Amino acid sequence: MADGRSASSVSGESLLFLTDEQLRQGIEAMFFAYRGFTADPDRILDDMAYGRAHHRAIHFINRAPGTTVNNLLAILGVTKQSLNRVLRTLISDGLVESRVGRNDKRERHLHLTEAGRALEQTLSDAQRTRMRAAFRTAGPEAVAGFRTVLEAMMDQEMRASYIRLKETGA
Amino acid sequence: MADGRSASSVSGESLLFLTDEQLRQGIEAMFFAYRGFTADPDRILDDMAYGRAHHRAIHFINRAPGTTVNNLLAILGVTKQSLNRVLRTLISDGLVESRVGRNDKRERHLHLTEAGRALEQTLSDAQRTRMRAAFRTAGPEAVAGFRTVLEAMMDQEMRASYIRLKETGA
DNA sequence: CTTGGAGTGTCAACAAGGCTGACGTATTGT
DNA sequence: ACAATACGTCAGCCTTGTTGACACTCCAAG
Repeated sequence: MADGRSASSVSGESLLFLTDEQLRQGIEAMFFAYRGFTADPDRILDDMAYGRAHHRAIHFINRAPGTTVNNLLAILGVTKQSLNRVLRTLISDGLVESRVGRNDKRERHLHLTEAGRALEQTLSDAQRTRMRAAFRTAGPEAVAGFRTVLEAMMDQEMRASYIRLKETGA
Repeated sequence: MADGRSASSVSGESLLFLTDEQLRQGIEAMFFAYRGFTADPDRILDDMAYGRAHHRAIHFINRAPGTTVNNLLAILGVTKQSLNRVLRTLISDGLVESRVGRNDKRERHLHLTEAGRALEQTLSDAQRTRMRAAFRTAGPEAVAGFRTVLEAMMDQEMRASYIRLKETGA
């Protein structure tokens, strides 16, 4: 906390963006924006028997097909019991397929079915539409800043997961 | 869906930051970052009998002292029953004070007590520490972009609340 | 071959914190 | 006088998180 002190007085650049008031505005921005961020898929899910937890599972299974339950657990940061409840309904509803591992048959590899991919598409379309509008309004430089700050805000392991996914997808 | 493609060919400025892959990374960044965002206060609250809902109430009561229940309801976006449950414990634990309105005696104006302010300080210190570290790492331009994107991502009414608070605090 | 441990699934019980609906009580404004 | 507003509360439901306990399958080491 006291380490940035020396650097701050060095140059002429003001560190006014680090005042408590600025930080509080950042906090409130996160709070309000996250509500918007989840609002659209939530609306869709309410019409079904699903919730946000189902969305998250579907998203990351789609993103990393064949992932194991344990891996998904780590990414989502919940207990296996909690995930299992969600997974069970998704599997029995035919949206997710659980395949026994070839090398290690204890593992279950998760894949979306055709129906699962369809739902994923619907949900992420809704979410991307909002994100796209926000990105377009803000412009490329703002988006770069947005990503930089968010990345710096993550926990260590979360950042690792995030980067792993990022590199996989690119 | 396919519109991010077609728009990309329009002008000389590349719209590569609007590809589905970029949007998806933005979505995942929000997901992981929000976890970090709430992690520190959550840890503190776990040791008490409180949860994230209490934190939110305390935050906004501190931010807008004397606010009415209805107003708080609108900001938090929950039902009065849900808020009341939280408020009841905070009041009976002596962290929040509910004063009958002078002009309109139906209204209750909410204030933090000394103990309430102390807890608020503890919680927001934890949250601001992380936010400050992230801001400092990212730099002022990134922070500006961060805020711009988040603001564009909010719902209409949320943005109104956000801006109202912003102007009040400044 | 036996056995320990890892990965997984499942049951039970519980809590936080959302929600709806209904009702009661002041208080205020028409 | 009456309707509307602001608030509190009871009751009940849902999702999604938690712990704890236990069983099963399979792999690998002894």
